[in-house]
Amino acid sequence: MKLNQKDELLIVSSLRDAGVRVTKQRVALLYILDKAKDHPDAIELYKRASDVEPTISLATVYRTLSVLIEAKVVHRHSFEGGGARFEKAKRLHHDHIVDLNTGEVIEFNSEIIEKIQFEIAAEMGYELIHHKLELYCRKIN
Amino acid sequence: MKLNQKDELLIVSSLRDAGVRVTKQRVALLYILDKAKDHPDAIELYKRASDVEPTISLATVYRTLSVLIEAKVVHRHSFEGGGARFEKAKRLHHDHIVDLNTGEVIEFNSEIIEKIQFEIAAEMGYELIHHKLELYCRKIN
DNA sequence: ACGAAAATGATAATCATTCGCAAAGATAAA
DNA sequence: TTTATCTTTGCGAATGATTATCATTTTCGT
Repeated sequence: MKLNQKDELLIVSSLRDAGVRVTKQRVALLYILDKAKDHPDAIELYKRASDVEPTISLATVYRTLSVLIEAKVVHRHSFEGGGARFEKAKRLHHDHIVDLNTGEVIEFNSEIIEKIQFEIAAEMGYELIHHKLELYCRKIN
Repeated sequence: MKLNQKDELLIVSSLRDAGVRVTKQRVALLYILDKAKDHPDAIELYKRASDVEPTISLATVYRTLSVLIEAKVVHRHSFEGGGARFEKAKRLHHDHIVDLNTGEVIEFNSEIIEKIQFEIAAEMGYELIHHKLELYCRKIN
């Protein structure tokens, strides 16, 4: 599969904004991350990115993920049972519901919880940098 | 190091209550977990338990941890950066603040957040089974 | 286009965790 | 308590995910 001019330009500027060098492997990986609607692991990202850019290696997938996480463009998750999973950072923060039966991950966002978290951190003498909230659930019915 | 009669009896009944067989390795590990004030990883637990029961092996530490987690006597955490860390389950649930500078883990508990979580899960059509909330922070000052 | 610095693929190495198996131990019944 | 059965254990090998090494290629400011 090939990515079009418009997508490519967007991805390239994201990389430039993140202050990292632009390589075709990085473009491919970030493109794949950007259009992923799920939360893939490294191997899955490697497979998908290979389809766009066959020269990419698994080592580069891991290296690029580290770079992008450092640049806050990507988030790493360690949900229960299984290895790390990744997603492109979005404008507004969100948390996750993990379906214990299917493994499916659903996103949600709660202003109230975010606010209380800040208060709790402050009360304990801490500045909140970031956080993770995971709800492990089963579907009703 | 040796554990006294009273401690031993308590640990043994915890194991019985959990519905698992009682072995000296399991007693040693649960004893160590019970008196741990931090959140050790498997190797650290292996070292500490070896001091009480030198015949314990790392494989048994992992196996016993799985058994105790299954029995809900122990919780497993995957904080950012590093392997899994463990703690004995306490009466009331709590969440964690992770100090990004020192790696130290502090416990806290918020009724309000717990309540909102239930509401959010219900709203999305899910039953909340358990959850994880981690605040990554830096100390103020 | 040139050159320093950074990124890459291939593969080896590392680290945490699990597995396989024969021997030792725990539990329940006799 | 002895036995019979089933479970757990230690050891070491195997696995799976992630990282390091290194020679080669690529990026990007000049």
